[in-house]
Amino acid sequence: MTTATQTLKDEEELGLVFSALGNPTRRSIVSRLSVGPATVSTLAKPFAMTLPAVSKHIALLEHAGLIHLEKRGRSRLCTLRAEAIIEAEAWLESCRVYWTDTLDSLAQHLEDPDDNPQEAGS
Amino acid sequence: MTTATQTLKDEEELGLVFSALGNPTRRSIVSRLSVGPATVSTLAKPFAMTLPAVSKHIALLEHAGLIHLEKRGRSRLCTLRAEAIIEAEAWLESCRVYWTDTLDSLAQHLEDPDDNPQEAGS
DNA sequence: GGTTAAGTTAACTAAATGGTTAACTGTCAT
DNA sequence: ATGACAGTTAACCATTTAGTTAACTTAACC
Repeated sequence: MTTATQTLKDEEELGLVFSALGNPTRRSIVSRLSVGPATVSTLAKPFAMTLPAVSKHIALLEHAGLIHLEKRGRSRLCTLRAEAIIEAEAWLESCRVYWTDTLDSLAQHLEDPDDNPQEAGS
Repeated sequence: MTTATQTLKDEEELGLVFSALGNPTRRSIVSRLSVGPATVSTLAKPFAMTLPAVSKHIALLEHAGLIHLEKRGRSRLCTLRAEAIIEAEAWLESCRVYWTDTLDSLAQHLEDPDDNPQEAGS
């Protein structure tokens, strides 16, 4: 029954995941990592910014749970964490569920007269 | 053949969509709208913040293409735009494609010796 | 032990975000 | 026409974000 706590934590992480993906540099890094693991400096190469900047992006991605960092000698190997992506997808999917039978559910969700688009329509 | 331009525009909108969903208030609004359309003030009710604050969140959601605003007398009806959500889902899905056959593709993507996690492993 | 390579941390800056209050624009009702 | 209702705009403020440069740690190399 740790579901409630778990849900709160997930909700918070979900925000971190979405914010992380809001940045083009980070999205690009995630795309790159979806092909396979890479080190920090390899990930940094394509970008016209300093290493500390990329390093911070990577730290943020890790904090969001989107990637995993593993020490490998003097370099760090970054790996994409499928779970985070799947969670984000699941949330988006949960928004889809409803509007598939929107025509039916609309009729049941008309508690608030202000929000009834059909009231003035028909 | 407007694909290239379209892709750039989509990439930009994708960032707006993900950033928008990074905020818990906005995520909550989107969740609510997935059940059915609602007016601005109805959407604002659950939140412990002023109307202008919610109004700005809604404007941002519209700018991101996540919702559509329709004037209805003196109120505005907000409707979720499926396309935006589907685009975001599609991007996440595109990250998944690769790691399903990661074991195979890894062997083919080992251009960079620094990034080869198996090199030191075996 | 000294140097180089990989990366992080610290201190700083400019711009964006998320909120506030106050004033404004329309629309509906009387 | 007046007034209340729905919502936006403007001006402001505190915090966060995304980047910089400079200094530091740690591991590899000779």
